[in-house]
Amino acid sequence: MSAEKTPTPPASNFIRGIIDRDLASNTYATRKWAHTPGDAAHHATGEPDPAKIRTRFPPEPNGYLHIGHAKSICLNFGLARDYGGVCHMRFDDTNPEKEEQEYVDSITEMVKWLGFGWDAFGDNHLFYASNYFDLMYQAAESLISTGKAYVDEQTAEEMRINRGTLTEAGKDSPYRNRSVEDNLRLFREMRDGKHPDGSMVLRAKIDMTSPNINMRDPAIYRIKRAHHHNTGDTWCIYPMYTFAHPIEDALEQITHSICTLEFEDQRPFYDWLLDNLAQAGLITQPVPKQYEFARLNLTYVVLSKRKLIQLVEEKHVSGWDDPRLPTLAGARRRGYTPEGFRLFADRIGVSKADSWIEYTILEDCMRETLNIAAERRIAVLDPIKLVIDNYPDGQSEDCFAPNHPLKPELGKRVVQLSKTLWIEREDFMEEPSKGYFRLFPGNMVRLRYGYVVKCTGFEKDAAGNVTVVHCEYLPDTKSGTPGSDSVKVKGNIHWVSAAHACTAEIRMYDRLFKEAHPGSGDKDFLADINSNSVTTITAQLEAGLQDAKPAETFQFERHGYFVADRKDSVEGKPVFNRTVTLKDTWQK
RNA sequence: UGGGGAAUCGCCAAGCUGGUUAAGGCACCGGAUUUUGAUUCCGGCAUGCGAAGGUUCGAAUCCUUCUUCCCCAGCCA
Repeated sequence: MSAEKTPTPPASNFIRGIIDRDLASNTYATRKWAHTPGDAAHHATGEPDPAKIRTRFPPEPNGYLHIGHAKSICLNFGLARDYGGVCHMRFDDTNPEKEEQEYVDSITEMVKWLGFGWDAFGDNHLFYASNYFDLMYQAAESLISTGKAYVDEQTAEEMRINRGTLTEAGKDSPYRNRSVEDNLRLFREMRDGKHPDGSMVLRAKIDMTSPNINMRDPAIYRIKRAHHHNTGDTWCIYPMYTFAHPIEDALEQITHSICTLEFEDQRPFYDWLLDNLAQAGLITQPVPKQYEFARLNLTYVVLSKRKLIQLVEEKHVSGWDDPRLPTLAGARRRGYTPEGFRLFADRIGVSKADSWIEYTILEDCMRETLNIAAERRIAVLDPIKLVIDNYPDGQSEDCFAPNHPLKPELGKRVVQLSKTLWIEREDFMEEPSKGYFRLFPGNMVRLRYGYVVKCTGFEKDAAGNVTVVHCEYLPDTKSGTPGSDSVKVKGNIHWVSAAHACTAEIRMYDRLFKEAHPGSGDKDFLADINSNSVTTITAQLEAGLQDAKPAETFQFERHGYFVADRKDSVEGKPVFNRTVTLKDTWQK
């Protein structure tokens, strides 16, 4: 019997099933790759594609990435990694009105942060849909010349009316039967700026009576005079997503084009378009195929772009990287880890069933990765004084605390013990509740990495609040010395020497919404905002924490994981964010 | 009420070309270890697969009917 652990294989899901079958049947084995995206003629000059599969992550650069995108990123890049393929980073920038360079930069930064890249097989696979505008234009002319597209001069309103309804067939446009020559001339005039915005569109000519509304002659090109972040003012016509996306996939030789469920109804058009373009010899076969999976829903969180924008613009949060926001920028600032997100993606799986993932799953993934990564430190968050009455005044001594109990090689650090300490207010109870084994009159606990002490009394102020706890230490019980554990105690509390401690601002974050499904029913999601989602405190920390570097992560023992804020923290004057608490199974 | 999808343990999710006791994770409940009431470790956790019928020696897997939920009528993506 071998004790060796075999690495757990990636969880099976329907997409892996499809890829397994495609690989087994050599569906994509004949593909060629010419090192850059292009049409059939271009790729014909290439070599056999070294990538077994090609996937892509194709965000529109019109906003910031959030946790839902992380699922898609881990899926697409993870599949490429596991199958010896490559995942293309592609900006789907076909609508100049909504897209900005700022978003492009932020998106690439976050995908890299998650641990993925697009350099593979000697090529850099960062692409922009807007770089294909010429080829898309050619594809449109090709469609026109085979009678598969026409220029429609109906108004948007007329088009809407003639599209029919979910239960009634649509009606043909009066412009539907123009000659190929007229369509070509008109389309070129559209391109050349001879017609005003909105005056006409190019439409695919399919079937106005189709039960699938997406097949009722969808618009594929519109006139829009707007400055494009990449192509400037070169174009005044822009392709629609419906038309552009399949072509982008084909030009990039994508094998598995994975998107979310709401695009299922568009798949017939995806196939229709690519079949037509392949027959026309414009793109290579086999053509890409589209597969759809369920987008992420997370309890206690909103992920819709509209709601996120509202939270930022109405200043319910401090900005797109507010640590309470489910944006990746916010999560990073909160102290969430790339490893945690990848674990999360593996753990929640991929399927076509609409589902709600419990937020605690995400938190648990963060704990799990942070537990491995974060060094331990001591912090007293709600300080109250503990005086060791039998300890000499003015004396202090070294205590040795391991930096990481799971990694002895990380060594120990020195913390100073003295007569007056800060301890946690909740580590003392005047009258202990059932099962409480920390400090209370007469009880003994260990000062972690120090001595066992016995509680001898306490002081109260006029309002009845405990202000000082008194104790006496047992000199023979110092941690690390022979016989130190001759006295057995159950309680083990952390502390910092009042004379040596440094103070720091700590932001104690909690969930942004108090309801699992914010805005469920017909109420405004803003009504479910948790008004206590952040509390700022001043804590007493062990001296070394003074020099924490921005973005440095620690476990504050017995509390949780904390990160020095990447914006507001500076060495010498740290500011910490609480990332996530430790599990606490003590039933109070 | 047209079309497209989905329903397996509290939350996810394998399995679904029919065949031994329905994977796994999270949560939860026990117990062991522990100088973090953490971690780790062991054990427990669906005679049941939306419902009802049917086919079969045998069905979560095939057939029929039904129920519930999601998506689609942008010159957005």
